[in-house]
Amino acid sequence: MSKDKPAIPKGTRDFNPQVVVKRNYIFSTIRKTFEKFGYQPLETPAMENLSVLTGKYGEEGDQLIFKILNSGDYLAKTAVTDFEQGSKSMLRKISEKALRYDLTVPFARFVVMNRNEITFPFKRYQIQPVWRADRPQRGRYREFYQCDADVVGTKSLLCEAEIVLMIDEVLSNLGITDFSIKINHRGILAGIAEAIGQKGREVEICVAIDKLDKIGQEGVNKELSERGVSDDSIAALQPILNLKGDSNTLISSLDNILENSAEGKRGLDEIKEVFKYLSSFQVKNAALNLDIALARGLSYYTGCIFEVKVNNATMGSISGGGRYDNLTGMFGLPDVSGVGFSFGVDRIYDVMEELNLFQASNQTITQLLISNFDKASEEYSLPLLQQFRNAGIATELYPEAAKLKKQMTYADQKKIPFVLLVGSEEMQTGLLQLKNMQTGEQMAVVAEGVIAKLLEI
RNA sequence: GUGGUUGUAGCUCAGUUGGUUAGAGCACCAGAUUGUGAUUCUGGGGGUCGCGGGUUCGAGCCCCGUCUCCCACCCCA
Repeated sequence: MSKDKPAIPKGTRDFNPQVVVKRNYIFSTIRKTFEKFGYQPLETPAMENLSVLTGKYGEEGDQLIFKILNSGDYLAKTAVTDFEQGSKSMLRKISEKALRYDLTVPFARFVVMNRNEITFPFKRYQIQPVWRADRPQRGRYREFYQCDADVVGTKSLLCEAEIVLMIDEVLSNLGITDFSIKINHRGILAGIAEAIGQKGREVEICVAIDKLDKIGQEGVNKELSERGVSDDSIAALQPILNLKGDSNTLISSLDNILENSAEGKRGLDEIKEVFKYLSSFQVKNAALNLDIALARGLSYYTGCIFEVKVNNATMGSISGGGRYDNLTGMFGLPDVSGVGFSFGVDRIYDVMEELNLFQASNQTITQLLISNFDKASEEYSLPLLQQFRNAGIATELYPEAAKLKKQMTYADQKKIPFVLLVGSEEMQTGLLQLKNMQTGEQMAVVAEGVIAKLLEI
């Protein structure tokens, strides 16, 4: 990379105005739904103490945390022995802070720190960037936004049902109609492990069967075998992985398979209750499917888990979440159950771009451009400019007397839907030429007529 | 973190076994049209070929390194 050519770090992006406008449309759609369901906004610092983050995402996760080098002489506290003992020992001496890896752990930290001020159940949403030192790919960035909504301090499964409703509402409002919400339960996974004689080893089994749709049943079996699962257990798993049908069919099949597992029965009962809650609501587009191959990576989930996939787009999951019973326990506050989920805005953006779902009307900032012919028309237009703005119409006056062609091009590129032509003739009669940039039609109206016309859109 | 791939104009890409001054489309600017964008026609500007080193009489092309992008794995939004 040449010294005089600037660049941005790997996996980060600039967002130009056209992109920000579209992203803000997504953000505001999500925010509107979160607030409609009673969630309150929260923001936490970009950086956390490293000790808050380490150990929360597993060993793999720890490596993906961006650490911040201590300020000043960061080698001051180190000794040669630290260097000899390797990165791990050295890290503690040279880094005390890190960029947040997700929004859930900082939220848990916030809840613990503010437990006396918070009224439970506490429902919060949080829309902020997070950072991961992952290797970038399509839909994977090192800096990206998460939009989390979590509720802590209640075990009610109404919260799970409402998560489904919120996902349904947000994606439907964005114009995404063909998507599936996969739901599963850690208890069901534990029960399956128990049913095939591998009680307590559900983590290994989950990691393998989570890949079912990717590597197929053969691949899963191979991986299980490599992880030391016995042939008998693998054989016992086959009919379970082969279960087909809608959620109700699956549930009744699982009723038999899990009848001897307390954990499994708990999971199944909870899933049933979520479905029961949902039967009282109208779901617009979401296809909610029980998927016993859904495991999800984050180890802190203990109850229901969710994942959302857009069916006609080439993108991984755009949303996910689940229930965690003991997240605050890591910070010394046990027995606070929580459930939450997150939208991946960057991925939703890519999906909407792929499916061509952004409407021009959502990209309009300025609604009206007043042309500028000469000094006289500029002066004549100044009171109009204020009048239109006072009426709530986003208006700008072209700041100099450029060629009309240039001003029209300007309006075209900024997707400004109306241009007002104020020349000598218009100034004499007071009848202004209002041009609709989409249709090309032009009409002569007085200033009040312009306002009326623009407000009726 | 492991393996692979890509990089030529603002964007998408051509560029022959290594051989004069590196091309196209789109975009941009100007004019045809000094009061009309998105369509048409004409003209114009813009690249030390990602960066650094090497081989060669000669490198966009070959070799090494490096950065970036993308893909698979790991994992994940």
